[in-house]
Amino acid sequence: MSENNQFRDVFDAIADPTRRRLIQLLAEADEIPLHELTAQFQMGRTAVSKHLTILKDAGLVIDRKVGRETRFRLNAFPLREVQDWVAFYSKFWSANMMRLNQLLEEEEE
Amino acid sequence: MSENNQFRDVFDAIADPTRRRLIQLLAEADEIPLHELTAQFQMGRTAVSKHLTILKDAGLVIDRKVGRETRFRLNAFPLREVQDWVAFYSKFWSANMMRLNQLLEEEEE
DNA sequence: AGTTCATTTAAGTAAAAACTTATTCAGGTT
DNA sequence: AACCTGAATAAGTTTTTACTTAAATGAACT
Repeated sequence: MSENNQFRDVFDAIADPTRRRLIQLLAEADEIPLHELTAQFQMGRTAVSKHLTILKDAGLVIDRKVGRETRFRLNAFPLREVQDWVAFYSKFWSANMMRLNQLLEEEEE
Repeated sequence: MSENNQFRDVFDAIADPTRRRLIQLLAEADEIPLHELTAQFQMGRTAVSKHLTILKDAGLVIDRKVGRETRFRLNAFPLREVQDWVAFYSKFWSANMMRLNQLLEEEEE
């Protein structure tokens, strides 16, 4: 279950604000068809569809045909890579670290 | 201290693999001049410099001139925005959530 | 002063990204 | 069958990105 079907870099997929908003919308409801998602944006269906393909290539959404509509669902799991990455750097902005950096900078001058 | 000098979206800044590697290098040592950073890549000085400018515009690096060299230092703080963002979605891939989703999918079919 | 080293700025290129419109395809309705 | 609706595909446009090379600035060394 949940293989690494990532053709596309997750960091790249979430870089675009439109795609982050799509992720947010899909987190709110669990399954949304393209035409409903499109209604939330100013751009056309095709453009939204392409953003969803990018998210799909990053493994962040799963699509499924129901009748004539394509419904999209969030799969947040690949975001764990981002969380792991950013967690490593969190030590650089913790309260103690900030204080230490400040002291070192004062010393320098 | 630490104003929001972000001309550039942090998500955009970390989307590029070269820039993520720059962040990593800067996390290892605390201050590195451009020529030393450039040595770690195959591209030219100018290209690396431009990536650093993008990181600077996102508030992720601070530069400082020392003699004829420009030294760069990491400022990880803006990454907190990424951490906050991703933390919200972490509930969607926690063990319990994965189990629940699986059950719901089975029910559907 | 002249040269070398570190970097920036300017200018240009190639490829990718973010769209658009037009056309095709397929499901559902009448 | 004819028709509408939802979406995918094809093809083209514009903008941005990720570089490059060449020239300019500026500090340090001889």
